[in-house]
Amino acid sequence: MLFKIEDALKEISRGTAEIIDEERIEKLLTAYLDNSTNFYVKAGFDPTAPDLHLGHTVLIQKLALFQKYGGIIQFLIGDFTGMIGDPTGKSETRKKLDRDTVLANAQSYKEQVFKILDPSKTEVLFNSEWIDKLGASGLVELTTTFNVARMLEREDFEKRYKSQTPISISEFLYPLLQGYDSVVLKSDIELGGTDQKFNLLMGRTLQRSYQVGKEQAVLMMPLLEGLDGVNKMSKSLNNYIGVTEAPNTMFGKVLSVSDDLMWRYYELLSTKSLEEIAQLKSAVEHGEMHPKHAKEELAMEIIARYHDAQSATNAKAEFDKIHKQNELPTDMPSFTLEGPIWIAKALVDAKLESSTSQARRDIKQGAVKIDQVKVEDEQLQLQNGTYVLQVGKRKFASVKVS
RNA sequence: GGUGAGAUACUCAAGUGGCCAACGAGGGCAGACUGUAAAUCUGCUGGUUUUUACCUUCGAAGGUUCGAAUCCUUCUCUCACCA
Repeated sequence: MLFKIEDALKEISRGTAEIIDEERIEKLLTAYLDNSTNFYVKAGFDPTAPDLHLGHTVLIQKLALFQKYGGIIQFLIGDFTGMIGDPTGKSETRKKLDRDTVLANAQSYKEQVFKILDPSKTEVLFNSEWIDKLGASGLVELTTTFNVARMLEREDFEKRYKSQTPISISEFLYPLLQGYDSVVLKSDIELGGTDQKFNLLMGRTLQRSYQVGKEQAVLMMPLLEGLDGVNKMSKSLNNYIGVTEAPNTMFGKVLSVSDDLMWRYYELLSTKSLEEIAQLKSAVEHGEMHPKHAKEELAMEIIARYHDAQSATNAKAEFDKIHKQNELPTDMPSFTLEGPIWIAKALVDAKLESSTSQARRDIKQGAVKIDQVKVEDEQLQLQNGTYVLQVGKRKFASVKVS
């Protein structure tokens, strides 16, 4: 395929936080353009969390871009390093997952990731494969390539060291092993979040120490903020949009993002060009376009990517129906309960509330509706029949009492 | 190994014998206003239809007491200083 190196580089650098050794990337692109020589792009993933969300896709979309320009993706599942736990997060030693779980997770990864990546240009790898073989002597050898002072240069370690927070020796192994992966895989480029900088650079260092004959370029993507706009998107903070979520859910979640954050999402998630986005932003700022419309457009784009265009249209229609026209959603979870039943109990059984105490509180506050009518009596008994229960603006359930 | 300090609800953090389901802040949920945006205001934020009550919870297990998050004993973990 033909392309301009300059354009390709520009596209690659979009949204990146930092690129180290851009020249090398340029060389790789040139080699592909001239001789169709492929190169390897590595990215590591946690074996425990196969539920990808948009935060992950920022990186994966960038990987997909490399595929366009000759990159073969080394999709590395860190089933060994996963048991150490990256010190960036809360350092808890995790259990090594058994083989079946790892394989199942890998399968789940594939299903999700191949919505973006081209499977024919992707290798799915597990680092336990070579790290298990390393053995004690190999491990010791690996540790001799680095010293503690340099290890403490890592921001996270430095902070903890200075503040006297304990650092486990095993945590030092994490960056080393991640770097060693690059040695084994002979990666040309490694992608990761900005929080991975130290680990990513370790790949370069170790490739030098082990005389791999190349030093990987490093491309860092910023961490996408979650729905709250403050913390990074993560499942544990429940501020994420999962790629497998239903279109309606996705639409709602994107719409609930703040206006400021929307532009961030545009930059990192949309396939629109930066010029188009700038135009959109200007239109919103000058009052020519309602910010909500810009947000809807973004939501549609995202849904179309993980589902399809029709689902996106439907999701928007459904959303309007509920929120603009104040009608009930077409699909909602339904339950059959034995009646007569106390309203608070019914809400709990329909999974709308976590406890009857919570249900009572919400009833008191006027947050609960039956068939769109506010419930005033918290002692209300539901007689036989079919009802639509609602808590707040977003939680619905259809209940049949019999 | 020695000495000292600490462990409270999602998080931070008060409380040092009864007025404690436990101040306050953040977060979260809900209501008003909106565009399910932001900002703002308000309420709620352990459980249970005995709901001006009852049950469980203040690192764990015992004990003292009419009564303990608060006192005592042992244990676990964390931190600081010393070696």
